[in-house]
Amino acid sequence: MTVHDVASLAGVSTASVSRVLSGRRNVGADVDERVRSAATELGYQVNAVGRSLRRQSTETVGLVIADITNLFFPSLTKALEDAFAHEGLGLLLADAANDVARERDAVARLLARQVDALLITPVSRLQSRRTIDEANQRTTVVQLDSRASTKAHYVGMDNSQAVSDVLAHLAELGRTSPVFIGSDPHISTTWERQRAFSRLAPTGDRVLTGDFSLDWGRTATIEALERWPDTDALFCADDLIAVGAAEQLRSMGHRLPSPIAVVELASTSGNPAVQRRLFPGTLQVRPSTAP
Amino acid sequence: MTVHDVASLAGVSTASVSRVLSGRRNVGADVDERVRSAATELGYQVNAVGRSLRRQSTETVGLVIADITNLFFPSLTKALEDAFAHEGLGLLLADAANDVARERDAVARLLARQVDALLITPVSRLQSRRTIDEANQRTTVVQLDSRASTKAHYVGMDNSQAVSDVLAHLAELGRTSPVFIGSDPHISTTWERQRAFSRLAPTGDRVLTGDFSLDWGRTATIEALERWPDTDALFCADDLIAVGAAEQLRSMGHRLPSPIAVVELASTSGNPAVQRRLFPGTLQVRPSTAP
DNA sequence: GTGAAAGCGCTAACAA
DNA sequence: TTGTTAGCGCTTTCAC
Repeated sequence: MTVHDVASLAGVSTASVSRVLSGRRNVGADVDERVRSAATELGYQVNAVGRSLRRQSTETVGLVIADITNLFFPSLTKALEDAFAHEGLGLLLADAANDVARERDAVARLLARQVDALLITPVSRLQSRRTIDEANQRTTVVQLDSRASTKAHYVGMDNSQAVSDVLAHLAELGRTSPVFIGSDPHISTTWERQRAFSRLAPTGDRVLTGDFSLDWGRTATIEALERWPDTDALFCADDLIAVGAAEQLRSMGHRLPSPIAVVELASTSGNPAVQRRLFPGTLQVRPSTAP
Repeated sequence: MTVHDVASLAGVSTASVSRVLSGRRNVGADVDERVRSAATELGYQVNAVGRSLRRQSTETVGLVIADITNLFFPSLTKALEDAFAHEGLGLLLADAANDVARERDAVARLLARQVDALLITPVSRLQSRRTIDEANQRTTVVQLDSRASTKAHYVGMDNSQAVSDVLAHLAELGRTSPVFIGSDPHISTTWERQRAFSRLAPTGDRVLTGDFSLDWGRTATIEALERWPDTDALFCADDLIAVGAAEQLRSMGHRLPSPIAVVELASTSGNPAVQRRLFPGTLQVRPSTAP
């Protein structure tokens, strides 16, 4: 089923079919009508591959997620898919499984498919840079949430400002002995937050670094309270850590947010169901963000 | 950067370039070598759009998810993405937002992109059928998790058998007064489980039906215990319901799985981190499954 | 406003 | 084994 079929049924040229069906102008009302009814009758739908080849544009965006199982993923994907579907853009998905080599592969595969743009949540602050810079030569690349290259675009929060805002908020509440529980410092987001914390917090040396996991959030909480008994707030680097910390505190009999507050910076307000699970009783702050 | 560039640099025809780069056989060692080095030198990568048009195959699979924010989604997507990446297949993602009309749109968009196969978790047991049957005329369609059409393929569990297994397990444990907490009966999975429960359970009339949400899991739990005080097990239709039920019981001071067990049927064993969050202390059964 | 024809990048028949 | 050539389905000059 091609433009030719529609053209012959409608008694016009393939050019006219294309003009009508791709919404280009300069088409007579008569031809327009004939083409449309022929297309409907045949159940014709344009072949996006042929169109892409000719137009040199696939109307498709590639998305490389550092780790699909990260809780951050569904809300991000949903927001993107919504926006893209609205624009008629396709979304080609790839997972880097937190591995730089797989990330490189995934990017290559998406580029081979001629995506019009590439969105990526970089796996590693340092090691993802080359992959991103190279991809950026071939198409538009946008880094999401965390940043590995200064050349490609970046959409995420101003971590330094956000940390400052949260610390100010804590101070207003009289909480002046926070501990920072970091996750994987390879991720720029965590790293930047940690640096800002060290620079700005009254207790800037109280920093624990581990990995991006719920368990580490729990372990770190125990360690924090042992090492610094006067702790009155846990500043968590991200979602999973905060969940772990909150759970640990609850299982120790604390009634959040007292006497120890749990704060974190979340890049998305995202999925309400997940959020509700994550933060029952947790202190929530909405910091200022940068474009 | 096309086959022509590589061909002229290597001093061979474009056909030879194609033969080498697409791994077809019957190529002399000399030509093979020259083409490969030329390709490397130019950083050439095949254009998948041209290839797709010629081969009439995109090496791409479409995935239509009923609702991305469903907790079921990440583990499913990860499993699929893993398998597809391994085979060099692309994954084109679309979200139906639990809406039949959007599902129809999403399917149409993916078909226009000439996906080689379409995977779908149908939104509605009844209303998704036409969409799926029509798509099935154009490409291979596989229904995942729940089934709306008998014509297209289906991968999921044998719900009836699974319910039977779980009830038998409960009986062995001396629990003979279960209540079924269903979610949206539009979804075939829920519906089939509910029917099996009604048929097989000693207390088959104890069924509550609501929607696919954590809140409903909580509400239903309260209602179940009020209406049937001798309840000794909550048979939840799916993940979210079970989470809600477990949370509600815990907040009522119960120490799961006693005195009231919470059971559910989960189609994926999936993401360990999510699973751990979902089922702390919950009774787990691994029922037999069908292909 | 409409049609004829070229060509996007690639691969597969066919010829040599 | 290698090259020549046609053509996948579409859009877009270019001519009328």
